[in-house]
Amino acid sequence: MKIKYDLIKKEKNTNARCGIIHTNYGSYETPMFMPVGTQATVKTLSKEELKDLNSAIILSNTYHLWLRPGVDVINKCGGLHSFMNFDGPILTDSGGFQVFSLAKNKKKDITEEGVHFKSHIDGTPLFLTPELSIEIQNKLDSDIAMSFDECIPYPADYEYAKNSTLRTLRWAKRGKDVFNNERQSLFGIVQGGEYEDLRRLSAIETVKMDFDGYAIGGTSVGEDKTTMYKMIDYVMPHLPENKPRYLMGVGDPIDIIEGVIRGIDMFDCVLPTRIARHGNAFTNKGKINIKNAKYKYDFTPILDNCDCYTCKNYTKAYIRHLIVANEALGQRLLSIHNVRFLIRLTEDLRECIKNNTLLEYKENFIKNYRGENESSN
RNA sequence: GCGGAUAUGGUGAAGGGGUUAACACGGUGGAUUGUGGUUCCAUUAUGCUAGGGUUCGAAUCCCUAUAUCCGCC
Repeated sequence: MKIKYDLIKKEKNTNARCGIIHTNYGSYETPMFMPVGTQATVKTLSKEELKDLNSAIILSNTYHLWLRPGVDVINKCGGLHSFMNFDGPILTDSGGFQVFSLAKNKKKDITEEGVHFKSHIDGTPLFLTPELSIEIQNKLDSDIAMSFDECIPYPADYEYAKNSTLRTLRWAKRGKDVFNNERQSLFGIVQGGEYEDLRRLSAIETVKMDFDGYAIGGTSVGEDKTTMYKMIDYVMPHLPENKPRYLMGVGDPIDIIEGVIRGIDMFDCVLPTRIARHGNAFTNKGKINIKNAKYKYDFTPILDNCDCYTCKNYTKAYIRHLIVANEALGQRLLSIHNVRFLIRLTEDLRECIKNNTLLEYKENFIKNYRGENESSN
C-alpha cells in the first residue's frame, strides 16, 4: 500500500505538528528520526537492536546496493526486507546525493539525460538516470522511494541553481512516469539552493506532480545554520498538510528541533552512527569525545538516566577503552546510544507538540547543550 | 682483560659540519549532517647518552667517560 499521513495535533506556538504515518509494516508517529543503513544495514546494529531503540523507518541506498551486491541479488531474494530480514519500513535514497558526496572532487558529468560518474569502489564508469534510479528502487521493493535529484552544492550561483532546479523537476516527472510498484510510495524532492524564488518554484512545481510525500534536499551541504533554516522556511508554506515532510540528511539535535518547529515530520542522518564509530557521543550537555583522557577513569555511564542499553550496562571508561583499542563493540555501543538519543529527542518533541511546550523545551535544550561545551573546553 | 660496532622523542628510526631535527607509530585535541566502518585535520624532541675540545657555526669532526651488542682471551 501507499503510505498515508494523518495529522494528530498542531502546536499552538509554532508550525510544528505531530502526525501518524501508516506503512506496510505498521503506523508510526512523527516527528521521527530515521537511522541510515546505506548498505542494507544500519552500521553495526542488528534488527533486534533497532527495535529496542524504538526505531521506525530506516534508510537504505539505491546507489550503494546497485553497485554491491547488485539489484539482481536482492530481487532474487524477494526484495530488500527479505534480504535484510527486516520487517519494518525502509526508505531508499535515490542515489542523487551520492553523485554529490562520493564524486564531490572527482570527474562527473551532469547532463539532461542523467549523470555520468565513476564507481567509488573500482572506478567503473556509471550512468545513472531518473528512470534507472526508480527502476532499481521498484525492484529493491522499499516502502518509500525517492525521486532522483541533483543536490546543489553550496555556494552555487543563481544561474547554476536555477538550471539545476528546473532539471531536477524534469527528472522528478520522468521518474514518476516510469514508477511501477503498487506497494511502494514515491517522494518528490524540493531543491532550489539558497534562493527563495527557486525554493518556492521547486516546491510548487513538485507538489503539482502529486507525490506521496515531500522532501527538502540540498541542506546541510556546508551552509551556515541561518541559511539552512531559511531554506526550510521558504519551502514549508507550499507543502500540503496531508503529506509527510522530510528534511533530508539533517541530524544535529538542534537542527532537528529547528526543523520540527518549522513543520518537518521526518529526518534522517548518518551523524549518530558515524560519530559513534569515531568515538563521539551525544549528551544533554553537548557532544563528548569518549577518547578524551579525562574519561580514562570515569566509571559512570555516558548519560545518567539514559534509557539505552549502553548506558544501562557500560561505563565511559570501558567504552573509551574499546574505542581506543578499535574494538567493534565500542562502535556498536556508541551507535546504540547515539541513535537512541535522537529517537528519544523526537519522542520528547512529540510530547511537547501535544502539550504546546515546544519553544520552552527548545530554549532549555539549547542552553544545556551549548553550555557544557563552553565551560569544559 | 683486549679488539670492534652502536648511542637521536613514549617507540621504530632519517639526517655524516650551515638557519625552525624528516617520516611512521603512539600520545593529546578537534572535525564529521540524503554514510566516509580502519576517515580527515592540528599538535606532540628549544633538543640528538654525559662531559670537554675544534669551528663563525656541531646531532654531525676530535678526546674522555658511561651503557648496550658482537668477537677473542
